[in-house]
Amino acid sequence: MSTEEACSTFLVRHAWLSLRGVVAEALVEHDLSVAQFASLLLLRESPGMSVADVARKVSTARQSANEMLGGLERAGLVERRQHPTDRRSQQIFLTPTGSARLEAALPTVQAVEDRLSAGFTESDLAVVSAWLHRMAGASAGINEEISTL
Amino acid sequence: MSTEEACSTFLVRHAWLSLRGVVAEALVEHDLSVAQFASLLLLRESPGMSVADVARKVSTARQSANEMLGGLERAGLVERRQHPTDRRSQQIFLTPTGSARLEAALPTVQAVEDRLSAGFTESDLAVVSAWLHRMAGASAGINEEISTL
DNA sequence: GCAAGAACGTCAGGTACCTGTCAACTGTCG
DNA sequence: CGACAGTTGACAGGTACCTGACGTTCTTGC
Repeated sequence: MSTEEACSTFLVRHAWLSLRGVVAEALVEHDLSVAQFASLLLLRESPGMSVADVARKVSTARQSANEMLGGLERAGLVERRQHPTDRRSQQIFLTPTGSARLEAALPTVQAVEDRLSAGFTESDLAVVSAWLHRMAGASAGINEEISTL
Repeated sequence: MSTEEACSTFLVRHAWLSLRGVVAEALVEHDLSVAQFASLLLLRESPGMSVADVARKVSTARQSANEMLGGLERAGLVERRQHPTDRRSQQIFLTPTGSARLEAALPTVQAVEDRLSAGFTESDLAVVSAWLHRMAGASAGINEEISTL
């Protein structure tokens, strides 16, 4: 409609802000921030990641990830162990408490997302996912484009 | 694929971060930040908006908008005038310089977006837009849901 | 006409995030 | 083996953004 919405970039931004708000609201009762929830989700799938691994996965700075993991550690949801061979890095694991917290929060978040996507068909959602993946890979594509110049 | 990407929220976040980076890179040659570009775009469509109007439109705090507009004003791209009747608010207008800057930057940004969306059909993009609009309206839908509780 | 409420721009303070940097450590290549 | 580039976690410093509050001005209901 409007000129600003013609730029899909800002539409994506509004969608992100809105989703973030909704998810954050759904997570307050579980005492988790959105970033923390994402990290727990990540650690469930790939236990033993390093701080740097987490930072790369969630697209944030190493330091930000470190601080956020510090919060999770202080809350007893996560624990850091020394890497068995690599003495500079540390492995991060979910504690039973953290795992339970995640399992409790996950359905809440997914319920919110499912409710929001209600009315869209499977193929619609597949198209959306493909487009979002394309956009998410855009910054990686920059390097490729630079090399072609 | 991965568990984290199963949550569309984080996929949207990555898309936004990536798009933001690409657009920011396209805007450096025009000496504009992404937020400034969005504001110029907004002001071209609706001249005479107040600071609070801009803040609402770009989903940011009044103060943030004020600071950013201050930058645009210092750069001579925008000018503030006293509102003719409402003495507490001020109207913001594009200067000729600002208008020219926007016209120069706009094709660059749209070229980037078009290139990224290449390969998607019109109907695909319509679905994506509809989904994003739905998500963007999610936070507005919260109130509605609260009222149903 | 006037009191109550809301909205405007602005100031102060805090939070979250990033960049830049460092020492320690790993892997690689001559 | 030993120099060297790359990586990891941590430290300081800076930036951008937000919340909360204020004085002023508009608007609404009585």
